[in-house]
Amino acid sequence: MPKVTEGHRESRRQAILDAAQDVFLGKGYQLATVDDIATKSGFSVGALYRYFPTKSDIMLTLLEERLSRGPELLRRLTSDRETPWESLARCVDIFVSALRVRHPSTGRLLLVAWGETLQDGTVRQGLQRRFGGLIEYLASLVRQGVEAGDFRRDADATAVAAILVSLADGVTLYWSVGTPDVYLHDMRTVTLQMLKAYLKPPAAREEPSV
Amino acid sequence: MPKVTEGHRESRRQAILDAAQDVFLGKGYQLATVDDIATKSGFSVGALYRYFPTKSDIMLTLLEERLSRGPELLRRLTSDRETPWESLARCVDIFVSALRVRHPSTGRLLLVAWGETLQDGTVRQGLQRRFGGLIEYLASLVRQGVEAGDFRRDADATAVAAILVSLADGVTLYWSVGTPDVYLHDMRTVTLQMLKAYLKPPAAREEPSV
Amino acid sequence: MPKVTEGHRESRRQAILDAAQDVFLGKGYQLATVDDIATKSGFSVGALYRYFPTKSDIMLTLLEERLSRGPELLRRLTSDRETPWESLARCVDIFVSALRVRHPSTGRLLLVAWGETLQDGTVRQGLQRRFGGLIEYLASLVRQGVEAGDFRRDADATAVAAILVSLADGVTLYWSVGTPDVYLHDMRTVTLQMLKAYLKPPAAREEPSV
Amino acid sequence: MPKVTEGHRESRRQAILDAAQDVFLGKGYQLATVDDIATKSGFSVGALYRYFPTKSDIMLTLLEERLSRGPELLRRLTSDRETPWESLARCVDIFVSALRVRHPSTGRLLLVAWGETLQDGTVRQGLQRRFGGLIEYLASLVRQGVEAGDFRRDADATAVAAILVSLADGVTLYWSVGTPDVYLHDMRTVTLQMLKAYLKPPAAREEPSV
DNA sequence: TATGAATGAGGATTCATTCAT
DNA sequence: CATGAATGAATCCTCATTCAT
Repeated sequence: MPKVTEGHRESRRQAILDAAQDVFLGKGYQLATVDDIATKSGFSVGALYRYFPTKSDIMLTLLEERLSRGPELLRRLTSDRETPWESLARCVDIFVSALRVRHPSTGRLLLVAWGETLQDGTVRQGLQRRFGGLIEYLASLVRQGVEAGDFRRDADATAVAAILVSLADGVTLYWSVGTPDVYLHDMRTVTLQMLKAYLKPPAAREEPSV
Repeated sequence: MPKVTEGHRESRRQAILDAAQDVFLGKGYQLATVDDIATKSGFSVGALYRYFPTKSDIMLTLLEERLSRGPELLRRLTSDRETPWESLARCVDIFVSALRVRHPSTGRLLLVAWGETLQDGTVRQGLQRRFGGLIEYLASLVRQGVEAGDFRRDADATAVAAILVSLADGVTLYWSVGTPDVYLHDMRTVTLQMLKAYLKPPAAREEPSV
Repeated sequence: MPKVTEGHRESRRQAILDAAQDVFLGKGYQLATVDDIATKSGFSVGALYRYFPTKSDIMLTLLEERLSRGPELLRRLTSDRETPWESLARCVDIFVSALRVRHPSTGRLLLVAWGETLQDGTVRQGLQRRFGGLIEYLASLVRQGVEAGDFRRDADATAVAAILVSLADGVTLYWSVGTPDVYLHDMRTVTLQMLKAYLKPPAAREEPSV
Repeated sequence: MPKVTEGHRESRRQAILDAAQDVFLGKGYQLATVDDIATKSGFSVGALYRYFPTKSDIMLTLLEERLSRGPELLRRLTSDRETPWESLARCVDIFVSALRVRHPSTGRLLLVAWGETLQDGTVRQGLQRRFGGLIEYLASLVRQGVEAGDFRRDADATAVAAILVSLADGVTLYWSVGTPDVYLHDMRTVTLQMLKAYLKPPAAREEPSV
């Protein structure tokens, strides 16, 4: 029988992760010190080490728990009874609002993580998993639209999905160095226009690809 | 009256930058040590400091000289006597082939730089300048197309440009953790299709203006 | 709620200062390395930095705590119910015995500090404060003697004080490169004779005023 | 037959010494770099090493040639046909004006040298020689006065000389951290008064020493 | 179990000295 | 002879991790 309930332990673990996220976002992974995280979280350094074996594990956990969930999240937020097109459009909106309003820091965490990507195989795998998951889901939406006869028949589902995900992360980068909100809104509009123009061409006219 | 020719000095400077780029790509900025760069370049640590006052300056120079030039490069490679559409398509191709063939490491350097963005204002400015330059150029191409009656009249030049640049950087990210070449090629194709579908909608293509 | 008592911490701080004093005296400030001090004190380098933020601060603290207190010390050791002349004579004796017996190294520390004077404004201020304090106290003794009609009426209190302090420091210098004890004793005797001859000239001693 | 005349070589050597003195005074010995001296003197680093084998030798030479000469200098400036008292007073004046006007920097050089004293035996010896020489000369003046029946018969020549030299160097210290000129002048006056009061007591009255 | 003091390897930078040109 | 680029040992300081209390 543990002295503290498991729930209590978990909530302290999350408090550490919250503090760590703040600190990593503020100074980057390498420049953030364990002391910073301890101070921010209100724990002692020693205590931190009872929850995570190394500094690196804190970052890894953050990635695993807070970034890799993107795919499920999208899935949960969209797969109601919308048309594929509505779902796609919703994904774009979810992304934009997440960046702007809801979790602006999560987007930046991605960047910080990226710095580590080049060094750490585990981080890299976490990111690849996230990419794969997102793409797979978006591609499935496109395929649904094609099958429903709603999208052009020769639409390249995977490529479209990859473009959307890349665009999303590219925007995150761009945004992190200072894109104004106005751009963000216009980019959303034009992205949807381009997507629609490609997936749902005006008439029967099938353009030969470039 | 310098003992060594200016050209010689410059070539050694470039050798240091080359070594630094390699090392930064391999370990990231923070983890790369000045000793690493010295060893890789074949110079002594002391010699390095005759060319760059601090480690940070090496990175900054790399950014300035090897990333910030993107805008000029595109301009030089495209603005012949092509139509705006051809130029835009060319930009996409230049980017893809640069990523794949010509300077695979330069793309990744961008990522490493980004890690520093969050800490270092100077780096951030360098990146903003690069973003601004690229967007401005691409937007000007779109505007030319609009003026020439070749693109839809209500095309949002800036948003399109921002999307292309973000997409490019997102792809770079994506690619750096392992996008296969096949994806890259398909993404290029679909990107151009989407772009065309948006800029040159079937209807607009028949009657250029009123 | 500190883990260790404040007293314990202070004693370790003093141990570091002791070690530092030894090392500074042995090699001078610039040549003394932080490692030297660590080794001498039995602490690790890292531990040192928990007590003093920089090497320079160790020296500054030494100055502040072990040199700047000269004025108070003199004041405490003399101002009983002696005549001003007795107090002055006592100061000279205190100085001589301090140099010879009690804190021979403190005197030399002064010299090392001086070397830094030329570079470091903070050290300079510490020394000026010490000078000022000593002179002020000695001058007050002289003024008391004048007011009591014990010393010549036109005695220049400040100049006398400055001379005594300068002499003391000059002797410290001299002594640090090897004045034998015998000189020291003779200098004390003659200094007092000169002082008396000046302050209490034969004529003045007969009719205190008018 | 050397390419350059010996005189030319010597003048360049002196130029280096001048530059070195400036630099040492400005930053202290340890903080002064060979590059600083090279730059200041207009020579290349390599050239410097053709005149002095090490940085330390430059300082040593400075001491030997510019500080050790004090004794001869005093001798030359005073030993005319003055009375011993006039000569002593002249020494005091020479010192004061040297400090204030003529070679203010030489005095400070002494201080810088002292920092090294603690490390370097050669420097220490140079300083001891200087002390010895000055004391010997001043003591001889006192003895002449005694023999001439001009000074009190029991005057302690060596102690008086040591006091004067110590005072002089102490004043140099004091002055180097910021004694105003006014003090300097008053100290000179009082020093002479004390000296006279001791050496030439008003009447036959022989005071018993303290 | 929690604390935070201590450890010490590691990193950026400097600078006296050498030596190829 | 002169130059000044190159060398690399040495220095100050940081911080992830451990462990006595």
